[in-house]
Amino acid sequence: MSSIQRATGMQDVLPEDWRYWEMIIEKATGLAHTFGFERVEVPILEYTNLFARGVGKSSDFFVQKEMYTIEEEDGEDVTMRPEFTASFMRSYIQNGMGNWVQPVKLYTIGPAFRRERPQANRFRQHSQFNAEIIGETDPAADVEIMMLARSLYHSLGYKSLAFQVNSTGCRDCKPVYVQKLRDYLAEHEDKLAPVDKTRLEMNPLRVLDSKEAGMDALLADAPHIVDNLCEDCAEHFKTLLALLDKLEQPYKINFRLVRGIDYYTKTVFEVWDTSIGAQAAIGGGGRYDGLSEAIGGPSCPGVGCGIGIERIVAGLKEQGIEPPAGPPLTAILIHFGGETKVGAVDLLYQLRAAGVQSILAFARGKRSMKSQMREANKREAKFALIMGEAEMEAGTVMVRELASGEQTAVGQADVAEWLRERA
RNA sequence: GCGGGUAUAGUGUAGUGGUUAACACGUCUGGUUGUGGCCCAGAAGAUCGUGGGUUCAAAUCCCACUACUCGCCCCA
Repeated sequence: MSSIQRATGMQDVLPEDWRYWEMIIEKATGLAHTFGFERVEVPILEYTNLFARGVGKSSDFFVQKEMYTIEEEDGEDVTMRPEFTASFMRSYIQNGMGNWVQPVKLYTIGPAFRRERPQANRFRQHSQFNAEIIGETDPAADVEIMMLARSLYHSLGYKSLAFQVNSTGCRDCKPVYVQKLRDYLAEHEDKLAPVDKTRLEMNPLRVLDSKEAGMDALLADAPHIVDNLCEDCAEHFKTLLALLDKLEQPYKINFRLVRGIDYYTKTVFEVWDTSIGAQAAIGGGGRYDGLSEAIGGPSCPGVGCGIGIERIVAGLKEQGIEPPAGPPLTAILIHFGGETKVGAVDLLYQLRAAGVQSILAFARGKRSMKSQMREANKREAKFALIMGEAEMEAGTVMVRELASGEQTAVGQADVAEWLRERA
């Protein structure tokens, strides 16, 4: 425990993997821009109250103590965000975004924290791309979010994608439906697994996504929420599907797709990777028209999605999708003998000042030229700049192109320009 | 919180009771005077996860703990 080791559920992203992150972030920010979303940063720490009200005290975050909460001595109580949406809404309200041109379309990329038991591609700190449209009820906004999510996966190289969609109703029709579902399940309580009996008590909607044996058959005959929506919600859902049809987006209505929290309303969706051997949700989102009021703000609709970066990285690796290779290191300076160090370091900073990517092969006292050349090779530098005593005297540098082995002497004052032309 | 698996140098592994724990890759250095990749030579690097126990003797058998990992739950 006291050993040098990362904390449970944490990850180091090393350069080899960062290439994937960089690619994902570039695609995500590019698409967000294309879609007209603007980047924001919201804090990692928020008052615990925000999540208590925004995510709900009955949620697993609270019930299972999955949040990282810091109780400070002065009585302040802050929590590391377990998700983003509540922060977005808080920011929207606090910064008076209700007075901006509506709707407000924002996105961010950053870490969130949940104190769970780590599993494959599930960490206590995970990063996600999060996009939200706040202040708009139009189902076309729901579609924008869905299309943004799908486009991201698509642009990264996911071939087979499909949506699963559902509506969870609103504060008017959801409770009515929940009661119907509860009644139905109560009738068949003898067929429910112990976990589902608990869910039936706590949150009947959760029974819908139960993976217990025999639930398929039992739930097939259960009341479905899409048949129990109020007029407004039904119209919203109908329009959403019509838009998806027009855009030729494959989707499947999944009546078991739910959000157990009251503030979530209407649209719920997940993006599925439908390629062989990968039947799984890779991202999702939904509408939360009740959230603002839940955290003490004015009535304000919103819809958003969250997309886990780590899972995309894992997915890309599984599919054998590689980030494009970065450009090779431009130059490595090799120096040996006499007073060459001073000249080499001087040249190094001249090159850098000129914007030429360059590193120094450290000589460590009496390290041989051969050893430094080996380093140049291992670092896959394009050019080795060789500075021995002869070059120092002549005011030149021997520039060797590693791939071809060709080399020429270049005046020290001209090296930067020479390299810029060829790098 | 509940189950299963694993734990030997930086990485991947070998080693199922008996001398200085092996191999590969990687790292570092050198291979005659200033030139990389291949090759050759050498070096560094492991209290065999931690702590107990059994035994004349433990990396090896037993127990506990811890960590990691895979599932459950929930999610990204």
